[in-house]
Amino acid sequence: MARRGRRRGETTVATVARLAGVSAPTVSKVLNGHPGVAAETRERVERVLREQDYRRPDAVTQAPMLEVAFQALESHLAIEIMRGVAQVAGARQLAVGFTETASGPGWLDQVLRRRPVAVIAVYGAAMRREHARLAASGIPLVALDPTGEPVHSVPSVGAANWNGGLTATRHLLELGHRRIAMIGGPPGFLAARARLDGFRAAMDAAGVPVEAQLLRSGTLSYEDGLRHGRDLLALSAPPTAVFCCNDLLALGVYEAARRAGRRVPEDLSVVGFDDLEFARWSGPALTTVRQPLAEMGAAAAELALTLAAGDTPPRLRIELATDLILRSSTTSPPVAA
Amino acid sequence: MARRGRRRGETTVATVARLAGVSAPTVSKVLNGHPGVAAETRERVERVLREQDYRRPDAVTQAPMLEVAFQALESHLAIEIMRGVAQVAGARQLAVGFTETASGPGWLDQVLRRRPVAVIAVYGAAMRREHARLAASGIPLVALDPTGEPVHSVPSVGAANWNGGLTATRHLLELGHRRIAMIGGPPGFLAARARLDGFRAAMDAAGVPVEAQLLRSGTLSYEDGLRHGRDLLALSAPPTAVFCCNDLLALGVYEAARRAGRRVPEDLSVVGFDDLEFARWSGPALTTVRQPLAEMGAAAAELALTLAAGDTPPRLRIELATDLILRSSTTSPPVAA
DNA sequence: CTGAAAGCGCTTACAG
DNA sequence: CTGAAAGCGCTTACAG
Repeated sequence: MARRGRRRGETTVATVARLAGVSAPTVSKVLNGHPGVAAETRERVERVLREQDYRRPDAVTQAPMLEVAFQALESHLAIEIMRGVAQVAGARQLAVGFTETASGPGWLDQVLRRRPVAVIAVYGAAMRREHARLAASGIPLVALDPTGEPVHSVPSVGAANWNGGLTATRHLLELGHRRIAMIGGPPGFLAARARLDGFRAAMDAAGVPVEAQLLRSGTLSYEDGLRHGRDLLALSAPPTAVFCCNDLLALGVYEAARRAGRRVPEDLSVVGFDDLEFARWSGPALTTVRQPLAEMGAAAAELALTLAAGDTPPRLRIELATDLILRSSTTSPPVAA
Repeated sequence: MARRGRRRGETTVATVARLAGVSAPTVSKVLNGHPGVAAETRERVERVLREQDYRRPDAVTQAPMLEVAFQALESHLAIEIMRGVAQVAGARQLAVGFTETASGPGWLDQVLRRRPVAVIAVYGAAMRREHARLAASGIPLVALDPTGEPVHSVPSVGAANWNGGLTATRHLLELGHRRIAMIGGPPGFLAARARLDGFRAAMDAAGVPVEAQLLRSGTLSYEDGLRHGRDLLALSAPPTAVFCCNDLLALGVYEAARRAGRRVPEDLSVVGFDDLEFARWSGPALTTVRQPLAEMGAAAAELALTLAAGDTPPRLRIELATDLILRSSTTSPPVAA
């Protein structure tokens, strides 16, 4: 009988080898991502493995899992993304595991040992090399990049950042603002760049010039929001509105306004980006561009599972819409301006 | 070579057989609980298995994991707790999996199939029955109960809620407040009850009577903070300070004060509980009782792993200290009061 | 790149 | 109750 609890009729390496017209060792190599198998042969074997729904004998007891890799858990976005992933995974009886990639270079070895059906990397956490190693093990990788850095050839999920920047800025323009500042993110983050470009596009379309001194950038933190907010309000001709690249920056600007004795929104309108939960609890409630993080997590999970099942998804890049959420931090500019 | 990734020096059935002075098939029977082995032989084999720390080959490939069960991921506490758990788990090369128990009664079956080394249940998520099933599978359970409901006989980690309530209230009394309101949590949550008792103890010790109309309770939500805050401020003799059972309630009180045209802290001092990240980003920055959630997660993980290793922990209930974090939402009461 | 041969760890069926 | 023998599923080392 079988070595372990292999059940009646389950596919073995020998069966797969016979059906694929190769030997058992070749199947073994494909299974373990070892080199020395012709691409064509590998494909044929992989197809049979899928068709026969081959499982390793030890995989029978191990519940299938989906792995989510975060760069660091400090992210305020993490919990909402996890919620979306957990929802899709739960519906399919799938466990969810997670890893911090910042914990060291060994994270991938651990993930590989766990043999997840797929890996979702948040924040461009997984780079080219990781992708290659996962691919070698037949584990699909999906990038979820709320802060950008899409890696080509890796399926990914993101948000409509450019549109969000455009919509937020149009909203301020429609309220009558002309002196609009933007606090952007680090230049390396493509998503931040897209939001900035959306801002510029709206300003250009309205024929409103962008003053260099009203354009700032830094890390996406409360502290930088406070710093830039203070500097902007200290200008001889301060802005009447600020569009911030994320909600944390916006809260920093709130504090800068408070310290400078300016009221939000009467003296200064503020728009954020993300719509984290605390945005609606801030005082005043923050008008912001909602990034549907839970939906993004769910979409990434769906995409990952489609790939894990060996199916070809309709598209390899999914971009979800952003929405402007109107709350109480924006109004028309003071008449004096 | 080895069938799978068995590493050099790892104990095999053959080694155990030799050391126990029996044959491999006998060891196999012991491992799988099959009949037909003399009690004495079985014991000898089991001792060697333990001494040699024998692992099945598939247990080697399956990375050991620690499971965290949340009632729901909506919790703002979740991410900080996870961070603490992940830190301890990461240091020991352990994977972390997580489940939402609110997703349905089947969550335990899934967890059992995954065979975690231990389960940490947050929020009293795991009840008596779950505990019994886990115990039957030899999987230790640790309860992490920031909102209370400790289940006796289940090892648990919590925070010094009573002390936190006492310290927060003393702080307000020392500032000169006498008309101090408290917005408590649901009566079922023992942690909320402990905070309320700490409040009462401080008031009693100071000889300050607690007015019934200044004592409120509800869900631990922004909305209830707003509602109770509005009602309190509408009293003919409103309080000069409010101690809130969590940070969300405090933010609701902020909004109520804003709407009533009262300033925090000049007209109304506010103290929260939890010290979630956004507490320091709120306007004004919130004075609150810090619950060390990451440390609680870490302590729960340590406790769980100690139990998983078969060791007896020094104590089965760990209570971590709370700290009053002074920020900008409290000051002396207005002179008129 | 491929597979026949050897071998590993474990289990089963069965003889004693 | 015990273990020699056979066998299973998989992997490795190596010859072609």
